[in-house]
Amino acid sequence: MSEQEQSLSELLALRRDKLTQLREIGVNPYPSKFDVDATSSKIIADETIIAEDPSQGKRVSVAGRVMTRRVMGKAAFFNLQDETGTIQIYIRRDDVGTENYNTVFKKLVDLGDIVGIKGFVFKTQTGEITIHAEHFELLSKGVRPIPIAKEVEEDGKKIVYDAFSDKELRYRMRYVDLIVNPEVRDVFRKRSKMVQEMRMFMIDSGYLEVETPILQPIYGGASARPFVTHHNTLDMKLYLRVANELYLKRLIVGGYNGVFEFSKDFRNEGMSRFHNPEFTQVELYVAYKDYNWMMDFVEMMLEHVALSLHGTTKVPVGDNFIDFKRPWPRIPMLEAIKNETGVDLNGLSLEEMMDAARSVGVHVDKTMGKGKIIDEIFGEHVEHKLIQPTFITDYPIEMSPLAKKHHSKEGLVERFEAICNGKEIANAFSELNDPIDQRQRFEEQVKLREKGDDEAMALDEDFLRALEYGMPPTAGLGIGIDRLAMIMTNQDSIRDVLFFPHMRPE
RNA sequence: GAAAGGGUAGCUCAGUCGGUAGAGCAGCGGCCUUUUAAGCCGUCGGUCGUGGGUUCGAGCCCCACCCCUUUCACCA
Repeated sequence: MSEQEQSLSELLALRRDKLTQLREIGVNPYPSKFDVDATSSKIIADETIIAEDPSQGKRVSVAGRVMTRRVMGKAAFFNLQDETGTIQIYIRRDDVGTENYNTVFKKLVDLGDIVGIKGFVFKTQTGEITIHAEHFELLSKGVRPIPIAKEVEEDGKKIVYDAFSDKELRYRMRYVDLIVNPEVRDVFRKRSKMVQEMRMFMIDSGYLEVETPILQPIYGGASARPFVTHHNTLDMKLYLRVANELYLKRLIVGGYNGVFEFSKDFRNEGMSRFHNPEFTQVELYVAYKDYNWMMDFVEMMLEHVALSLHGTTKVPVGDNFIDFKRPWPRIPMLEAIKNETGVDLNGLSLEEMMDAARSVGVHVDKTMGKGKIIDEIFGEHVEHKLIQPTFITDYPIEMSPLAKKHHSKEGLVERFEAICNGKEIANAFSELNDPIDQRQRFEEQVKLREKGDDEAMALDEDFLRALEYGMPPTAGLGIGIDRLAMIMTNQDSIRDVLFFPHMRPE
């Protein structure tokens, strides 16, 4: 018996004893099925369900957890929670049988147990739609007490007492969190809908949803440290993917005009409010398009998502409303920096750029190239100020080894990030499809790696071979699903949009 | 990786100056056939995160460690 169980022993022993008692009186605490034909929310929404003489009205059959209970001798009220919400049940000894009521319901059923109810719908004296039970049946006996909260409405505001609010326990036991905190169920329902809407948007655009390897012999497509694993039979090292970019581009080479994948990616880096070791990204590649086209696409898709989830393009996030209505501003990176800091980095030498960085309080060192310096200044002075959706375009080439050189601006690539609520939510570029240029960029990454940059990309010989067969001009996109879900559901931690955020072992 | 805050009953939380560990809810025993944080009477429940130390005496002070949260750093 573990320590925790020991301290629970009294409550647990009591519950187990109730199981025995149930079996002794011939009640199966875990029956196989129950025919459900109604949900709490539909019953409450249905104006016509209450007959003039309710006892002659339509019968409903519902199932769910007993959440609160008010027993008044030979009759009782309790709240039954199903997936859709909560509905009150009125149960009387004389309707469901003396033993069923006195012994099973009153003595042996606890809060949190799952029960089935059949009966008719009526309104109580205080006007609450309630099911008058004619049949009561235990469907699953819980042997652990659930942390029941109580709530009351005052002046239209809902006040919750004793809510199950300990974040550690909520994350470790998400099943309990979902039982007792209905708003948590809503967040994840919204996240699911968000993904579905994006998926349908891309499918409706004619693109193919695909799957690519998670276990990769060479990881690539992003600057990040990987998780390493081992294949026993092949006796070889494999990496968990940090991105699926290089595989999806191989498929574009193969002749598909548009492919996308919702991809669980893994990065062996720090954890925070914005970072989980595994996270979800959707990547999309579309042939014969460039990054300008992709900006249009992102705008349209995310405007559509906001409308689908909220019925409006304005999404509440913290103290702000974020408006996804297109078009969004498109600002070249150097211009955005000039707007915020007054510093014009255009055409500066490395030395001049370092001075400029210092002049706005950005720390620089000798190892930094122009691209890194620009990136630092942007991160320090611009990014967090961009609350409304904004495209920042034309990134330094050093930071973007897989992006195509800008068609007119020296040292830049055709890349954009969509920034929203001060954070990147999308990253895209005109994909580099010149195999010679790509090889050189990889070689620069290899040099960085040799200098100790363990986030630099590895040279992927097979990917280069694919490019050598010819990849059409292609626009590529990545959207962080968890980050977007945080915005769309107004949550300020990634752990609140992941069912099972990573935790150290108990 | 660093700093700050936290860990006390199943849940939410008090705990003063170091002096026998508390409340509400849940549970348990009663009363109560339209209640709704139902009510009323009674009652059980603790390895105070873990391990050391100081002290006559530690939830409280000291040391080490574990876990969580927040912020910072890196990134998406």
